[in-house]
Amino acid sequence: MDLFVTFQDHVSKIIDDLVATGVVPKDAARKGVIVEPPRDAAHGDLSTNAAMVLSKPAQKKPRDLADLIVAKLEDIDIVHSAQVAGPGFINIHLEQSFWPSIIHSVLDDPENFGRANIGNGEKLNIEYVSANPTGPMHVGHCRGAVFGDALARLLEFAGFDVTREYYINDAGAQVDVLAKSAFLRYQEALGKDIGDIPEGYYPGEYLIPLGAQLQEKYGQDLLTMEEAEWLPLVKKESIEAMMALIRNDLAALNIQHEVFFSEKSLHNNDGAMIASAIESLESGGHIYQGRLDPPKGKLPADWEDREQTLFRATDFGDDVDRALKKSNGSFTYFAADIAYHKDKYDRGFTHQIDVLGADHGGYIKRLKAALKAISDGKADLDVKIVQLVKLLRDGKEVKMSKRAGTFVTLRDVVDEVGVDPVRFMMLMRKNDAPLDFDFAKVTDQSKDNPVFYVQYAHARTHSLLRQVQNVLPGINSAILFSDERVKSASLQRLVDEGEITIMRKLAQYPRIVNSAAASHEPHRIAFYLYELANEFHSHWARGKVAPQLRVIQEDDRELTTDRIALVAAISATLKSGLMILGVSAPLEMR
RNA sequence: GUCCCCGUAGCUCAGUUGGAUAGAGCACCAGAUUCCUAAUCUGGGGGCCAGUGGUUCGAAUCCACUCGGGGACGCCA
Repeated sequence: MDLFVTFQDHVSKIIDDLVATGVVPKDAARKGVIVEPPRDAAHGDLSTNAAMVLSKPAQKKPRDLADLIVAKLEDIDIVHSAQVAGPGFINIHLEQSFWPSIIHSVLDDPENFGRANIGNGEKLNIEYVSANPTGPMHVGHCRGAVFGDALARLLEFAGFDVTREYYINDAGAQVDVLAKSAFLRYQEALGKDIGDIPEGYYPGEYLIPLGAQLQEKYGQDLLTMEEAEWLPLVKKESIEAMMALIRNDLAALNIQHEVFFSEKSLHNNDGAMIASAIESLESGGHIYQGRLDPPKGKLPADWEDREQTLFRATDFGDDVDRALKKSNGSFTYFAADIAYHKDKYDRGFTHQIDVLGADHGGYIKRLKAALKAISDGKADLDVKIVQLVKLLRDGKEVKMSKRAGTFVTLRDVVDEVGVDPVRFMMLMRKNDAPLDFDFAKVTDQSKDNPVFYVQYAHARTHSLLRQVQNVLPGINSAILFSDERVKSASLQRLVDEGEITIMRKLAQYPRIVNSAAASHEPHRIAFYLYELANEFHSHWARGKVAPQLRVIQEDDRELTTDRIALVAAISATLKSGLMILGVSAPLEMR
């Protein structure tokens, strides 16, 4: 149940009435009419701009129109009063007795409170991480991984049928380098002195076990083969080994993909899948043979002007048409990507999301253009760019360099600070804003660290749920929601300002989930949780000074029951939000 | 030269898709606990929302241009 949606309906019906009585013209645009929490809580519980939006079509002064709406709003039983304010806002105060119903809607089904249905069960594919399979993940990959995973959880909660997908870039030159590097380690494992790893090869020690593995599997055999013969064998082995590393790293972050899609598979059978994708574009008239202007800026050394196969991306909002074949006749990366997105569409994904690194910003338009063309406008694609993470230690930036050996792996970070802080911190920023990740702050166990602040609030709710046994024997959080005493609590004694503030906050959760999901911005959940935790901690502290505000009142079982129901609702909501972020909700922190 | 992202308190950032007097944390200053976990809370100062114009009842938010920072610009993925 979303209070704001409920009132959106109320207002909408009132406008219908005004249309029926001829006050508002039938064709008046009502798109802009919204019901939202006022910026200042003192103004009321809800506010709507209906009168201001409709004043022009109705040819009435906003405040006069507002008076008509106010009268009708006051007929609604949970409305205590409504006033016109400022230029024509309508502020609505609800009956105080309404708020406890929020607690009931949480406790009736705690795991589903706030669950939205904007997805309507439709299939959605989210592709994220997609790090090259050439080594373990480093911190740079971390943010995209966490962001993508949280977004996937959020969209699931919002009613989409979500598939998490990883695109393995196993077709390019980089995996050849990987295989050659592994081959060196293989020779090393056979006792050969390989000296320094040559320039252009991957020097990482993580390839040493792979060399040993190759030695075990092939013995001396590979040495007798030509490169053309051993390369595919070693490549296959290497990619599998690297993907195993990467899956392990992801598992350390609590991330699991359902589908791992191989780029190489698109190139099988002479690129049959890519060719057929291009064919279908061709039959739509989106392909032609032509020339492109040379790129601006630095001219590539090997630039040649030639006629080539081009996709008419400009028809779909891109800046230039895009090449699909390299001069050597093979397909471009983009051509393969078209085939990949077409494949996703063919698998039924009309909603697609790609999470990409900051350096891929220039790629967005052509991807969107391609999917639009290939799906005939039936599928939508959102490309989320995650900005760089700046790693700080003691306030100083940690420069990363593969050669200097100051290369920080994802595993290093997770081992040092733990999964929860890593995930939460990555989600405390909007995805397209740069992020400072300070080891000292992230491991700090104080209110300065939002992770602990929110988790501690959750732990505190459970502390209360444990303590209350003295007053209400037999209660525990696991069966709380079926406890008759809690279920039948009248909740009419939750009248303290602090308590009502918290109930108001709880009432906003569905709305936050909705907007976060609709805008693909999981960080909104993180901010909401911080605010809810803050309200709870504040209220708690008031009990220090005013013991009558404490939740547990030894001599008043009824009041304690009401308050424990509120605490349970807070607890469930915190847990729900943390679950969306993939962060644990501890029962105790000592 | 073109395109994308960004510019909000001293610092790090939110800003409910166009709403009322622009918020939070850090830092700074002043306080609170004989404790339902102080891993907490209360109060205070601090702003040309980069700039200029436009759209309208109303702009940090939308549009145009300018300045400043970052990124991308066939055959790297």
